[in-house]
Amino acid sequence: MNKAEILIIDDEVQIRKLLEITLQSNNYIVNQAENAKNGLITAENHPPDMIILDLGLPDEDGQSVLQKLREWYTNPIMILSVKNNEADIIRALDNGANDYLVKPFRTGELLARIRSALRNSAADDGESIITCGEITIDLAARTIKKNNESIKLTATEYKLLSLLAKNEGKVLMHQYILREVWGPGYINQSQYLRVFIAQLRKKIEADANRPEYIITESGIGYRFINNRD
Amino acid sequence: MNKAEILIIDDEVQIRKLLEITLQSNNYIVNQAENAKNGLITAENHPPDMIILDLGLPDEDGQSVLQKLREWYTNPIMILSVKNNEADIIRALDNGANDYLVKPFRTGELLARIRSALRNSAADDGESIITCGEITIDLAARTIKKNNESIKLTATEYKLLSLLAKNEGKVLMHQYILREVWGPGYINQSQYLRVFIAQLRKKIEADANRPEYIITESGIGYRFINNRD
DNA sequence: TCTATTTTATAAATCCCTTATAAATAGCGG
DNA sequence: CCGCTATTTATAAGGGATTTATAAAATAGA
Repeated sequence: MNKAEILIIDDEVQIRKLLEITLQSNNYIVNQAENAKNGLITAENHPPDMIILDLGLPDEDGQSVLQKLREWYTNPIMILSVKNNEADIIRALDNGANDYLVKPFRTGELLARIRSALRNSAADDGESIITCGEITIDLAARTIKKNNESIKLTATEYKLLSLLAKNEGKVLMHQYILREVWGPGYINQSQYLRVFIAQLRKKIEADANRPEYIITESGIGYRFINNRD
Repeated sequence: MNKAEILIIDDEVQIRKLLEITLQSNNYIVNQAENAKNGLITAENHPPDMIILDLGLPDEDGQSVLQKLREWYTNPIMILSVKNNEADIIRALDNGANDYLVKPFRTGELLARIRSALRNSAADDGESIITCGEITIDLAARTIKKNNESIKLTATEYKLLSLLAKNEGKVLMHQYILREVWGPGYINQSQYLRVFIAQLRKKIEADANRPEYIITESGIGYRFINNRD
């Protein structure tokens, strides 16, 4: 993930300042709110990747803010609080907090706990989908669709198509493709490549004689193009 | 999730006993290991839903155990340690720990942090009820129904099916499935997987020869699909 | 003891490579 | 520019190796 955004909801200005400096110098984008009302509004208007919430807000009980956030907000919420009694900690965690840190806190530990929380929630965001005209390649799911109909490709066909699609518009030389798909020992087996290109075209092209996606660059290699947009 | 399994890796027998009683009375299934070696073996042979790891083990550094676990283990790991210095805490969190609690700990807080950690790892998996065509999987109740008729699955069959269903649409590689269901020592036992896939198909597919749910991706793995909507 | 898992054995399916041949393209001399 | 040849590309089809499916027996575990 690139530059995670963190929202700080805390009424103490010096804490906000400290957090802002610490987090910004660690490459996070920081937003701030000084009370519950603004915190909830800011979170809704521009949902951050993580929220750091103080329990002792002036206008509303922090536990209640936490509950309201958790009605819709699924990213990590870390509680920062001066309260160190077990009941509050348990209540906050059971209200959906991911972590609870007692003030005063150690900056390094806070940062490590933030990294841990973000690391955990980052897993799902790894979508990488390539779309070219009617063709959609979902690299995470390892599936190919044409007009929302899934197309079944063999392992080698998939490797080849995803390599071409990842380099959309670029001419890839025979030797390069052979090395990437079959391995460095196969750079002279151009016939493999022709056979598999033909198979791919049969599966994804409307008319294999007039290919719209996989273009032959005679003597050089192949090129995957998107002529729809 | 009902009856989550937690593995405790700690050399102090009184801590293990205390945790065992506390966790069992809170409806968790508890496994124990008294050193790093046995902990790693137990985790591999029977991957738990969560691991509680003491950093001060007699036979190996806890941070090293943590790193080894994180090479394959994706569920929560909570560190329990007498060490309260920031460097150890940061190192553990950056090595992949989800939480770090200093001994002596408050039992209620520990339980709340366990609930929080398990809640999070369950949230990644999405809904607790998965519906695909005629098949309904209730992850909380650990039951499978087909057209409202409940289907009896063994523990391994259930693990395998729920793993596939949680990743509906995604191709899961043999090695990944084997690691998640059987443990990392089994990544080459593809035959186990074939046997259990066949058993599952016999139970949930109308015609095992033309599977509608569990699709074979030859040379790669398997994929669970929902072709009804 | 009984059930679930692992192992073994074998049939079936699938995929990759190979070969053969046709088609397209490039090169070149006139 | 044309026509010829050489090179490159396209595509079908089959053999053989690998991968997968399935039953059934052996083992382990509760």
